[in-house]
Parts: sequence; C-alpha cells; structure tokens
Amino acid sequence: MQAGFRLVAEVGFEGLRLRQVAEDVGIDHSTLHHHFATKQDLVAAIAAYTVSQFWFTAQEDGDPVVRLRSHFDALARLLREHPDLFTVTVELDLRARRDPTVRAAMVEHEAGWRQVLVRTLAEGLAGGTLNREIDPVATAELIIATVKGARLVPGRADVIFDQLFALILGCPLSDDRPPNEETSEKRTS
Amino acid sequence: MQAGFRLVAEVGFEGLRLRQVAEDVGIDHSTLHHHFATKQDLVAAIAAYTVSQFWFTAQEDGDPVVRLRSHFDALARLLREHPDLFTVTVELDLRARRDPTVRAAMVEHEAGWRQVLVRTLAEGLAGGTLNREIDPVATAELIIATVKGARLVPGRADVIFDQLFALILGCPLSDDRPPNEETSEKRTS
Amino acid sequence: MQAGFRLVAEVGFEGLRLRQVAEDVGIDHSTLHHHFATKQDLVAAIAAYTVSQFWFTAQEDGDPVVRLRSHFDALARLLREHPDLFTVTVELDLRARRDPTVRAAMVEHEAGWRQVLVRTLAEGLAGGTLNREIDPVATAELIIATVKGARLVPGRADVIFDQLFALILGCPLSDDRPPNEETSEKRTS
Amino acid sequence: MQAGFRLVAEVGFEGLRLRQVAEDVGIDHSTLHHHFATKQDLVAAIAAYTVSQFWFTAQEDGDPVVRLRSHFDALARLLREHPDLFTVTVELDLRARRDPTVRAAMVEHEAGWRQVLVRTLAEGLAGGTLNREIDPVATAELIIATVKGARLVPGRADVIFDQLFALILGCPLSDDRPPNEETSEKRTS
DNA sequence: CATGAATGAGAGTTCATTCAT
DNA sequence: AATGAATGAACTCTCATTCAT
Repeated sequence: MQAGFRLVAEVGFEGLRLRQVAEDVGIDHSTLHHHFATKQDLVAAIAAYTVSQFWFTAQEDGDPVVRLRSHFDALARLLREHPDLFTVTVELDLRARRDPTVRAAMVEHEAGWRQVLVRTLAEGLAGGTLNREIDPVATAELIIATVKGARLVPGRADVIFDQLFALILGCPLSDDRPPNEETSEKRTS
Repeated sequence: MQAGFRLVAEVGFEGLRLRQVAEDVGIDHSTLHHHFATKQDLVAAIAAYTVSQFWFTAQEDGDPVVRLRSHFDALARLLREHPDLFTVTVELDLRARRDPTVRAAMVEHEAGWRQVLVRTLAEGLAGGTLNREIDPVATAELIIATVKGARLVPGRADVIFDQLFALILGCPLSDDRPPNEETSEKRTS
Repeated sequence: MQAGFRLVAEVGFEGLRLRQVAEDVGIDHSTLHHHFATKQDLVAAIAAYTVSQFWFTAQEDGDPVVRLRSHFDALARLLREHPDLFTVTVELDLRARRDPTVRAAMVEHEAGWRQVLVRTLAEGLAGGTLNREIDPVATAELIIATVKGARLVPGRADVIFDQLFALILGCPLSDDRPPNEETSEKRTS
Repeated sequence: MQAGFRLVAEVGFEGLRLRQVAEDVGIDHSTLHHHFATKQDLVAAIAAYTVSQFWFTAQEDGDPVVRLRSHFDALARLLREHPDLFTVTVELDLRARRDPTVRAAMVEHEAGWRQVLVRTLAEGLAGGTLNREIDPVATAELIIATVKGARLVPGRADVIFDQLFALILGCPLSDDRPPNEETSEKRTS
C-alpha cells in the first residue's frame, strides 16, 4: 500500500503498474493479487492511506485566528516536508471523477476538513477577530479550493497562503486603526 | 484534435485511446498517425487547442474593479457553459508534471494569465479601489490557485469566486465608505 | 526455441513472427513473451541453440589427415541430413552483422572451430602428411570460408569439400609417393 | 535504385523501407511507387543493379595462371574498395532463397562467373601450369564457394584468396624442383 | 501464503499500398 | 510525373488477471 503510494507519487495513477508495486515490496505480482484482488482495490487502499495521513492539527480551543494561522502553517509545512502527500492528493482528486470508491473517500475526508474550517471561521466571526463580511461556508470553500490549487505550485504555496490569510483576517490595517499586532506582519516562513 | 479534446474530457488522458479518437472522427487509426506521428503529438495538439480556447475577455481599459469582476464572471460563465474546458485543463495540469511539451504550453498560457491579473490588481491598488494591503503578485497567484482548485468543484465556483472577490475588494467596514455597497449587489449565487 | 529455429529455417529471420512461433508451440503469444521478454531474446536463444547443435566430431587423436577427412565428411553428412542447421547458420551470419548478441555467439562458436582446424592442420604439417606449403591459420580460414560459401549450394558441397581436401592433402605428383592414393578412394560424390 | 542499394548495404533487406529510399532520393514515397509498382520490383532492380556492377576483368588471352591470379586480385581489390557490393551480394544470396526473381538474377550471374573460371582452369590444366589433379568444374565451385564465404570476413579475404591460389597453382614447391617463380612467393597485397 | 506459467484483450506503431487530385 | 491523405493488416509488446501447484 505504501509502495503503491510512493509509486503514484512518482508516476501517477496512469503509470501505476501492479508488477512494479509488487517488485518494490519484494513479492511476486501474483501474491499482490492475493492481498488486493483487483487493481481497483489497491487504488482504494492507497486513497484511504493517503487521506489518513492528513491529521489536521486543528486545536479545538484558543483564538480562532491563531488556529487558522496554525492550520495554514501546518499545511505549508506538510507541503514542504511531504510533497508526495499532495502530489498523490492531486492524483486522487482527478481519479475521484471516475472512480466512485475514491470519490467517496475524498468526499468524506473533505467534509471533515470543511467542518473544521467552517467552525473556526464562524467562531472568529462571532468573536469579531475576522473580517465581518466573511461568510464562513463560502470562505471554507475558498480555502479548500485555494489549497487544492496551491498543490500544483508547491513553491508558491507560502505566499498564496499568506495572502489569503491576510485577506481573511479582516479589515486591512487602515492607518487610523491598530491592526492585529501579531498577525499583520507578512509571514514569510 | 477536437475529438481528442472531447475524449479527454470524458475519460481523461489515462483513458485516451488513439483508436477511439480515430473512430470518433470517422477515420482509420492509421490515418490518425499520418497526421500525428505519435500519441504525444496528439496530446500536445490537444493541449494547445485547449489553452487557445481561453480568451481572457480582459479589457485593458476601465475600472480595474469592474475588470476584475468581469474576469471572475467570465470564468464562472465559462465554467458553467463549457465545463469540459476546465475538466481538460485539470487533466493537462496533471499531465504537465510528466510531459515537458504540455508543461511548456501550460506555463506559457499561465504566464499570460498571471500578467493580466497582476496588471489589473496593480492598477486597482494604485487607484485606491482595492484593499490597500494586497500584494498584486501574491494575489494573482492566489487567484490562479483558487481558480485551479475551483475547477474541481464547478458547482461551488460561483460562491468561491464571489467570496474571493469580496476579500480582494477591500475592507467593507471603512468608515468613509458605506459597507456592502459594491460587493453585496454582485452576489450572483 | 526449437519452433523458432524451424521457423527461421523456413522463412528466415526476416519472416520470423512471434505469433507464429507461439502458435507452432501451441501457446498464446503473450506466454512466449513470458519466457522471452523480447524478440531479441528469442533470437539470441535460437542462435545459441543453433550453434550448440554443432558438435564437431573432431577426435583429438589419430592421423591428422584422417581427422581432417572425417571433419569434412561430418560436415557433408550434417549438410545432407540437417540442411536446416546450415540454412539457419547462414541467417545467423547475416544477422550477426547488426545484432551484437548474435555476433558474440557466432564469433565464439567460430573461434572454437578455427582452433580445431588450426591444430589439426599444424599437426599434419608437422607430421609431413600435408602439403608442406600450407599455412595452418590461412588454411583454417580458407576452410571456414569455403564451408560458409558451400552452405548456399548444399547440393554441390560434396564435390567442393572433396576438391578442397585434395588440394590441402598435398602434391599428388610427388615422386616418392604414389599419386591418387589417399585422395582418389575418398571421393564420395 | 542506387539509393536502395545503399540502403540495403546499410540495413539489409530486412531493414529496407520504401519511405526511406524515397526520402534518400528526395521524392515522395508515392512517387517511388510510380516507378516501382511494388517493393518486389525495387528489390529485383536492386539485384540487377548489383550484379551488373560485377564486371569480371577477365582477360580471355594470356597465361591462365596470370589470369587466375588477376581474377583473385580483382576480387580482393573490389572487396577492399567497394565492400558494399559484397555486403549486398550476401543479402541477395539469402533473399534468393525465397525470391525467385532474385534467384534468377543470381543464378544467371553466377553461371557467367562459373564459365569464366572453368575455362581458365581448364586451359591452365591443359597447359600444365596448374595442379594436374584439379577438376576444373569442382575447383570452379570451390572458388565460388570460397569467395562467397570470404565476403563475410572481408578483412581476411586476402589471406584466404592467397592460400587458395597457392593450392590451386600446383605442386607445392618441393625443394628439388623449381616452383613457378613469379607466383610462388606469398602475395600479401 | 506464495509462486510462475498462462491468458487475452488491446495498446501504439509501422509499412506497403491505393486513390483522388 | 508527382503528391499527400487514407487504408488495413500486421507487428511487438504490455498488463491485469487467472489458475494449477
């Protein structure tokens, strides 16, 4: 399963070959069929394995702004340190279009993610620490879409996340009102 | 080429079969090889054809805010009316990872898009009609990433675009401008 | 492999078709690929099989003249009884020009043959039973070339070999030895 | 036709492609079909062209030994200066097995060659300047076979021809009888 | 659990040949 | 005389899958 994951990261689902997976593991390709009756099954397992790797380090308590910031940071770090994870996710998003099993896994995973985002945004909105015009649901979708798009350009993910975060934060730092001190500076890390 | 495009939209590059393309056109598959020596060549042609379909209806003059709004609207309409175009673009983005020819086409296309966005954002910033803290380059990347991510959920593209536009527009809470003026009426979803 | 050999004898390497080989054996052509990954591999196997069929019945002891004569006889008999072997050898010689694997097999095989010939000729020369002016190396090459040429006209091989043998044997006119003694009785054609 | 000849010399009949021939000539491959209706026709033309290149510089008069020697020399020189000619001849000999047209051309060409050889040998025999035990017909076949075999090892053709010539010349240079002065020395050129 | 031989559908590609222009 | 589009048969090779062991 992990070998399959690695292979997908390397050559995509289009280039995924059962024989190669088996060889990487060090077993006969027939033995692979013993564990995964069909290629589809392996793909589903890879999908499940991949989404299981995402454990949103989303604290439930604390300042929503901080939680949102750390969420972006966690994503940025993950993207930096485990680019494979995002590479495979892109592949999975594409495959989900035509593979219901994969689609189900992705939808479920995304639902959890969306829920976390919506709750955090709603709290921030209620607390007045976020741009008041933000619609939590719409912005959650916006964040999800942005992250998905940013996967394709890992090198620019940081700047993209920073800009989005800045926009979400709220009223942009007008000179006559003090901005949120600890977050207004452009994060570059 | 168009048949290839349609087929990619339907079954993806992974399912693209030359024989099927030829059959859709009504010619022998050998004849297809007469025009596109290799499958790669056909894929490149499909890529070129696809990006050529994007004619950013980006006026050079006028209020940058209006131009940006109409840009989003144009994308939303295109996404609604020609979802195939975006489906194939997703496929192309994936394929670009491993196919230098496709990558070149995508990079070039994206560069033009980015340029238009940066210019419009910079003008809006200079004119004071946009959120003053926006970085044109970063926001251009943000928009591109968002659009790319939104392709995967065409049904939610409208709300995503609207939310992003609202954030870019600026602080709706500024004291000297009535809130919700130019953003509330634009909601189309 | 043997089916491949037979097919080459029949239609040449130019006409060698994997599907035909597989069919002759009674297996699917995919199964053939299971055993010989590539056509080249099968060709190499055919080459190895073919040269392995040549077991020069070259005794190491005894009168060099007798050994040489029996060598020619063995070749003539082989050519009569297994013309396929020579047909394929001709094909292999041609293919060796462009296929390094085949070339290596042929060179090795030929080296063994040459060695046997040179040794026999040298012994005969030393023993005084052969034409004194013969150069063992040159004559070995001459024999090899003649045999290779004779493969193309199997029907005339006997007379060619006999004539060559007679010339190698020595001067039938020498005063101290009765002419036609050991050569006239050997004519078999 | 000449382009075909060159191509056969390079890649053999097995690798001969009409499109390549046409391209080498600088015409469309359809135009080639205008001149040679079928590939077979082109092959036949190549065969005819090839054998036409062999003009045995066989004088009809003079000492048979000298004529034979010069025949060998001419062959050796041709082999040195125009190896393509022999390369293609090898290909033709192989192809003649399965292509009646080519076979006819080769047989006719060979018949002329054989006739020259037989006549020269017979004259030499009659004149007493050759090994008396030589059978003109058998030796002609021997020479032809040897030349055919020597084509496969152009580098060793000289030494092979020299050795064969020495053997044909006659009684080998016994010490007590003067050999043919001008021919007994080992030719090395 | 594991293997390797076997399968069959089908992939991209090649190439001599034909035909309308 | 020459072209280029079109053809179709056939090629080697791939790969997920099955089955007997």
